[in-house]
Amino acid sequence: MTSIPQALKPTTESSDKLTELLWQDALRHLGSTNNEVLLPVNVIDMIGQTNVNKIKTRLGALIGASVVAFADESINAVRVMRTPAFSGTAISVASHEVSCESITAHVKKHERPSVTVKAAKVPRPPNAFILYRQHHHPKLKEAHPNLSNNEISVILGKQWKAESEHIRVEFRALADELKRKHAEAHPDYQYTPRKPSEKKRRTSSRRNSKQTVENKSPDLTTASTISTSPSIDTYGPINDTGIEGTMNIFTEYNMPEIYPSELICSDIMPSELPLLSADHFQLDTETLGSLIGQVHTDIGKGTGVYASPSAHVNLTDRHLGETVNFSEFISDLY
DNA sequence: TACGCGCGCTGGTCATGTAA
DNA sequence: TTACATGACCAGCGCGCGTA
Repeated sequence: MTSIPQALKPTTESSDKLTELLWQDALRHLGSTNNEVLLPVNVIDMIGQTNVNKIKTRLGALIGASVVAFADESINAVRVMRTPAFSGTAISVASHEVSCESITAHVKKHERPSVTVKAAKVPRPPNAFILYRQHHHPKLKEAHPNLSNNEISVILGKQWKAESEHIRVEFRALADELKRKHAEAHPDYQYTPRKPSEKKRRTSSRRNSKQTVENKSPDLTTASTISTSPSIDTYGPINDTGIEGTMNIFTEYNMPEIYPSELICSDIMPSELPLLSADHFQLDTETLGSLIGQVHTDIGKGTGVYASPSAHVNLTDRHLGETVNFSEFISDLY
């Protein structure tokens, strides 16, 4: 097991704060994620093994069951969830130690090549909106596979503006934290954007495109179109009454030098009670439907499904937890 | 008047993700 | 490579002010 370079390790205090943010966010979404917590692998690297254990322990205490963590490559995150019960022929329980090795192996399989000729470019730390987008993109994509990435950006941009101050503050805090850790990890880093003359201008200016959109459509942030619910972090299962819950792909941030393969396994620590209770956010179906329809209208790409503001949102009733392929998981273990 | 400095504004890049 | 969102941060510019 390799260890993380000391210089990249955050302070205990900051790691704890970040862990609390992660945990509190996870708690808000537990109801819609089948009691599953998703931890982006690079975030895990930042909070450290002890704090991963804390989250495991808290989740275990909360749901009253043993908890397992494993890497899910498809979402580049570690999933912390109730240890699944297997029936039938083969394996009844996955040994924790075995799973540790397999997780490590699993992640290592997908590590970058160890030989790098060029020094990796240090990316900029993400801002609050980038984190917010990163957090919501998978859910929106899952709920609406037909949405293009640009449309998702438009939707999430409007949603961000309409988002409650509480949520925005949370993401800003996390962005600040990541910025601070970025500065610690790369003390000599300096943002050096290329001059416009060094790079071809990115076609039309943002202002132009912005203006075009604003001229074409009413502001979706107005009270008439946006729910005033605490959060519209809601693209999960949907029913007749509305959309509930969310996946919890929280704040992945790529720090090039950090690989988390050894951090996701350990014995469960003594119980710690969760700090907060889970709550739920609701967004009614029509609101999201009109939001999406409005965006389609805005950018002139209306479809039969979404073009009308009153169009029905056709979402499949899927929970994230149900997408886990346990056969692959188990075959990885052995 | 000429020069240097600091401040604020503006405009541009780039951070995320992914289809086209 | 581009599009699309927001926000952080940089360079460049103009302006006002102080000093020689």
